[in-house]
Amino acid sequence: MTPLEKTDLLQGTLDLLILKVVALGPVHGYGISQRIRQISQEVLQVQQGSLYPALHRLEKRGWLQADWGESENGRQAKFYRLSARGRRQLAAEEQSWTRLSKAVALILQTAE
Amino acid sequence: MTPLEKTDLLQGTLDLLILKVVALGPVHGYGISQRIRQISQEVLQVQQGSLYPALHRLEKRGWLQADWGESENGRQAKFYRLSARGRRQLAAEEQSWTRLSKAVALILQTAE
DNA sequence: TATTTCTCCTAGACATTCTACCTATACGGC
DNA sequence: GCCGTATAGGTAGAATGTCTAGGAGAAATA
Repeated sequence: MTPLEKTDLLQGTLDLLILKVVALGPVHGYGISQRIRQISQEVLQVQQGSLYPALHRLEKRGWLQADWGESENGRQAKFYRLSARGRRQLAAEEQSWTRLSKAVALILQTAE
Repeated sequence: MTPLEKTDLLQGTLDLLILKVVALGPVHGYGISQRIRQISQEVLQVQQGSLYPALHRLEKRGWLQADWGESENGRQAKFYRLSARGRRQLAAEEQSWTRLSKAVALILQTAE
């Protein structure tokens, strides 16, 4: 599918997307990007150069915890899961997203 | 109202918001920020340090045209209006926003 | 054996928004 | 007449986040 934007994501939503996907259960980084693509029906594509720095960022902030393990295919992979603080952060970001996206919708709904 | 985010806006949506507000009729910069705040019910706050560079950017890209005139209060103000290209750009950005925000909503709707 | 897929990673460029400033004029209250 | 606030324009530099473009190794597939 051809991109409509300069970027494949809305800036600022990547943390939210990652936290939400990880909340569904432990996943490794590569799996996170796949799930985001699948669930969004191929609309959202997280580039690896965005994904891994974001994961490290979230881990450093204490929202994710990581352990090395074995993937479904028997390969080494780093599995992420939500910390308690990450769960709170997710809730806050969900609320924030809802609030902001509703506000944008208000502007877009103004009759011409 | 206290901010929920580090930023008052979703990054990448400012151009869209500006184009949409200008599409309602010629406005000066200061008026644009006020309308965005009002229509969004005080949720979206465009800082002046974001607004004016954005206006110059949009003008440079040929999406807005500006003329000096007199504001409602008899002051000098720069009034912006949409060019034909700006109208096309607005349509594209509206579509893009809808597409991306729906995709994010899909992710957020995944049951826990 | 060659290629593709899976999995991790980094560096540097780029764009956008923010904070923090600056300027000037009109208006209201004192 | 003066002072503060609101209205109107602007810039510089920092902070942030995403992207492009690489690199690496191991496993599966052709």
